[in-house]
Amino acid sequence: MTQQKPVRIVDVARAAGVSVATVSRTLSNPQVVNEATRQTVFEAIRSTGYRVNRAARNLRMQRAGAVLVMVPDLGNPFFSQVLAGISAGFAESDHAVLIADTAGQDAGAIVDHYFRDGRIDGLICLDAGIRAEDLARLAAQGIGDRIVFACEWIEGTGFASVRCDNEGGARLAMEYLHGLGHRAIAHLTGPAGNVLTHVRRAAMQAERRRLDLPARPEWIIRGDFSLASGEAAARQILAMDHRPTAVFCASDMGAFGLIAGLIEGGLRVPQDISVIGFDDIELAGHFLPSLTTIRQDRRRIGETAAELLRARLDRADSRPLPENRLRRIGVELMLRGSTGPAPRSIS
Amino acid sequence: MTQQKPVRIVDVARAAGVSVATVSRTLSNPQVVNEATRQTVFEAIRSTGYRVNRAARNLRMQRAGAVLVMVPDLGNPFFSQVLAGISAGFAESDHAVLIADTAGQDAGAIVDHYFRDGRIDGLICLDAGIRAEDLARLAAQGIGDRIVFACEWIEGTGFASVRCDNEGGARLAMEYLHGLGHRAIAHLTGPAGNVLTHVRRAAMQAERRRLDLPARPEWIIRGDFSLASGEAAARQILAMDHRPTAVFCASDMGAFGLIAGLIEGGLRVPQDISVIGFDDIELAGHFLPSLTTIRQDRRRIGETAAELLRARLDRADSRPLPENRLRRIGVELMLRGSTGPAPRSIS
DNA sequence: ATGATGCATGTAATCGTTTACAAAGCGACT
DNA sequence: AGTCGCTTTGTAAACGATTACATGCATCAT
Repeated sequence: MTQQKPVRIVDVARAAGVSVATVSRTLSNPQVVNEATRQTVFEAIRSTGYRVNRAARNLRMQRAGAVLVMVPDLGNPFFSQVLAGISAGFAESDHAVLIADTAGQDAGAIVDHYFRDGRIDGLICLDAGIRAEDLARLAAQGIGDRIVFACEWIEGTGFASVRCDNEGGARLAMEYLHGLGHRAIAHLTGPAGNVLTHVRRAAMQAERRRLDLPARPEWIIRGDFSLASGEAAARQILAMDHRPTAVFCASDMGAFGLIAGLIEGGLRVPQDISVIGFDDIELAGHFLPSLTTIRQDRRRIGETAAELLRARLDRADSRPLPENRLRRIGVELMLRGSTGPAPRSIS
Repeated sequence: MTQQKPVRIVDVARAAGVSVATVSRTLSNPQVVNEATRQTVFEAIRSTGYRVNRAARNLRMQRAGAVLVMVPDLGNPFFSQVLAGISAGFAESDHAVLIADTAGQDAGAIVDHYFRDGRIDGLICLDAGIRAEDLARLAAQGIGDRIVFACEWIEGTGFASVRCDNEGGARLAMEYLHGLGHRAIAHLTGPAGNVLTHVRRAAMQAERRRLDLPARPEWIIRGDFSLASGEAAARQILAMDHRPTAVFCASDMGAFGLIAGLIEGGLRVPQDISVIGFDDIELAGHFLPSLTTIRQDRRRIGETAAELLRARLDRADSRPLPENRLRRIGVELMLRGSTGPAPRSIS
C-alpha cells in the first residue's frame, strides 16, 4: 500500500557490480559491452525491475519522446480511424502519441508551443487550417521535415503528406455512374476553402468534361461534409426544374443526409435518383439503402503517416532522404444499394 | 532556415540581470518576487521568447506532465466523443494527453509501463478489460487514486469512475415502451462479461418485473454492441414463435443492425415492431427510420473524467478528498421514429 | 623489453530546471 | 548599538539518465 520508490540506474549498477555507464550502454548499445557483463546486467535489470526514467533520458538526449496529432475535431468519427492507425503505427516505437483538438483554438500557436516546450519531436497534422505564417515560422526553425500532413494538406508547401487518391476516387464514381447511363450528375461538395472540397470537385468536373456530360451551375451544391448539409441539398434538388439523376457526394455523411432528405421528399433511391458517397464509413454498408461509395482506408492513411514520420525522426540529422514526400493511398469503389441504372428520361 | 538554438533560463536571467532562481520563481511563484524585478523578468522572457523546457522541469519535479487515456478501440466512434471531452478538459491544464489503443495488447502491462517509465501522472481508462492482478499492483504502488474510469468501470474496486445513469436509461426505455402499450419486450444485450451489458440487462429485467411484464428466455438476445450482432438478432426474432413487439437495445449500433435486418425480413418499424437504442450517436436522428434512443452525453462524461482526474492530480499528496469517487451523468429519452404504439395483439 | 593497438569499463561532465539554504539589506524595537 | 524579523535574492545541489574521455589490461609485432 505504501509508495515504493522507483529503481534508478545506480541501483542496477550496484546489483550487477558495474558502473552506471555500463548499464546505460547495455541498454542503448548492447554490442559494445562484453557478453558476460551484458548477461549480468540484464539479470540485474530483471531482478530489480528497472525501467529507464524518460524525463531524464529525454533531457539528456535533447528529445521529447513524443509526437503530436492535431485533429480538427476529435468528436468526428472520421478521424478516429486515422487516429487508430497512427496509434498502431507508433505502438512499437518509443514515441508516445499526444493528441490535441484544434477546435476553436489557434492551431499554429499550439504546435509552436508544443515544439518549443520540447514536448514533441514531430507532428502529424490532420488539420490543414493552419495559417501560412505559422508554417513559415515552423519551417524556419528547421522542424519542417518533422511534420507530416494526413488526409488534408496545404497546397504549395513542401511538407510531407499522406492522402487518399481523391482524383482517382472522383473518376471512379463518375465512370461508374456514366456506365449506368447517368448523364445529369450533380455534386455535393465539402466546406468552402477545404482542399478536399477543391480537389474532389475539380476532378469531378474534369471527368464530366472528359465524358462530355451536361453541366448546370445548380448541380454543384455547396455542402460541408455534414448530415445537415446533405438534407439541405435534398431540398434544393427537390425544388429544381432540371433534376439530376445521380449525385456524387464528397462525403458519406453528406450522402446520408441527402438520401434521408430525398426519401422524405418522396423520391426513391436508387430508382428515381442514385447517390454515391466518399469515405466508406462503417455505417455505409448498413444504411437503408446501403450506400455505394468510394472507400478510403483511413486506418492505413494513419499507419502510413506514422511510418513516414518515424522514418524522418529516426534518421535524426543525416541530411539525405527528403524524398518520399507524398504518399497516395488507393481508393476503391464499393458497390451497394444506393445506385442503379438511370431512370428513363422524362424529357 | 537554420536550426536556432533554444533559449534557456540562464539566457533570460542574463537578459534581466538576475539569477536563474529568480526567473524560475517568477514563473512558478510570482508573489514571492519583488514587483519591479518581476516586471523586468517578464519583459526579459518576452523579449527572448523563452519557454520552459518540460523534460528538465519534469525531471526535477518528479512528474510527467501528461496523462494517458486508454481506449479499447480508437476506431470506434463512440469513444472519439469521450476523447474530445477529455481533451477539452485538459486544454487549460499543463498536462498533455496521451492515447493508447489497448486493442490486442495487455492493457495492464501498458499502464504499468507508462507509469513506471515516468511518462504519465494519471490515467483515464475507457476499458474495463484490465486484469484484477494488474490493478492490485497499480494500487499497491500508491497510484490507485490517479486512475479514473470513464463509461466502463470495474465492480468491487475503489477506483474513481464516471458513467452515465445506465439503470435510469433502462428504466426510461421500459417505461416508455410500456406506456405505448408494449408488453412483450425483448432486449439486445452487449458483449458477455461487459459491465455495461450486465447493468443494463439487470435494470431492464428489474423494470420488467416491476411493470409485471411477461418474460421469455429467448427475448434476451446476446449481442456485442455491433451492427452485425443486431442483424443476427433480427434473424433470430424473425424466426421466433412468440415475437416481441418491441426491442430495447443496449447500443445504437446494435439497434441499427436490428432495424436493417427486420426491414429486410419484411417487418415494418415501428408499425410491426418498435426498436429503441442506447447512446444517441450522431446518426441516430438521421437513420431511416430515425432512432428513438437513450441519450448519454459522451462528451460530458469525458469532460467530467478529466475534471475528476485533474482534481486528484492537483492535490499532489495532501491526503484528504478521496470522496467524489463516482459521478453519474444523466441520460435522456430521445423520442424519434423507430417506436410506436404496440400493434393489436394477434393472439 | 617496448610500444602500438584494441577492447571493455569507469569517471565525471552534462542536459535545463527547481528549491533548500544562506546571505544581504532594511526597519523596528529594546 | 545590537538584535530580531522580514523580504528579497543568490549559490549550489539535486533530479536520473547519456556519453566524451581516460584508464586498464591483454595481445602482438618489433
